[in-house]
Amino acid sequence: MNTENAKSQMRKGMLEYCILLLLHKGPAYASDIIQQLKEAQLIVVEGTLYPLLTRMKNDRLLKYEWQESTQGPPRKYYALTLDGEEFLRHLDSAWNELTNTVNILHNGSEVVISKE
Amino acid sequence: MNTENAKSQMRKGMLEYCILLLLHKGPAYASDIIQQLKEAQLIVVEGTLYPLLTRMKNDRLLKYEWQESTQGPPRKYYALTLDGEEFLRHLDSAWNELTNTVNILHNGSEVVISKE
DNA sequence: TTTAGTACCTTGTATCGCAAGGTATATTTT
DNA sequence: AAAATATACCTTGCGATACAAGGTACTAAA
Repeated sequence: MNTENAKSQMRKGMLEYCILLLLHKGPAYASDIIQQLKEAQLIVVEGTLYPLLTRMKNDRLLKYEWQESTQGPPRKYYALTLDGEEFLRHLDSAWNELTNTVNILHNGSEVVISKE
Repeated sequence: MNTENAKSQMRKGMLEYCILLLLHKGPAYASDIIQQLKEAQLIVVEGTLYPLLTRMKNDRLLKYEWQESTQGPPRKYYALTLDGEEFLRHLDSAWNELTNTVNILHNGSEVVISKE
């Protein structure tokens, strides 16, 4: 049994949430997104990201604008739509439910999350 | 865009983790598992669970014993193997990484999780 | 004998992550 | 100017999984 596959499966659906979280802070283009996710310790490759962005755009969660670059081809800057913002709130709930589920299964005791 | 599908996708891979967490506390059979997951606010149906249990058994993460029931057909009680316990620890790490990623994307800071 | 309840299992579909490709534009090097 | 490099976008095919919608087998009650 393969740990990498398990981690990959865990990512399913999470990636959509993470991208919404990220774009909630401001527009970004694909390489931006990959870089920022990497900094948040989530490795994503192009073959995963591009179809996902296209799907989210078709579902009206995202919109984009072309922007010129000083070095290289133009970039597609993605941003959340109003639908995207609303959907993000739904996924926030879903995520909270999921963490709560894991905490209950883990030990049934409360877990305190504190920022540093 | 469909919230239910998104939640379903979020569950992918998580279910395996949740079942390992649950069986870590003691053996259970399928209906048991569904019931306990429901109490932890995770809805799972038979068509999802049975193939998953079979797969985890084939991967040597789980073993089972038949046990007579006083009312109805015999039950398959599943329990973790040593491999399953080890794999659970890997998934604990993966889960912690994932929660950390979401927290970073949420507010830009790492978090400390402390049990009470 | 029939019905209801419990438990186990299978098939087909939709979706997603990913590896491994490919295309197009701009800049630098030769 | 031509070739090479870098950057950015995109597609195809595959493997894995959740789920709906079926089905089978055993037991007990009506």
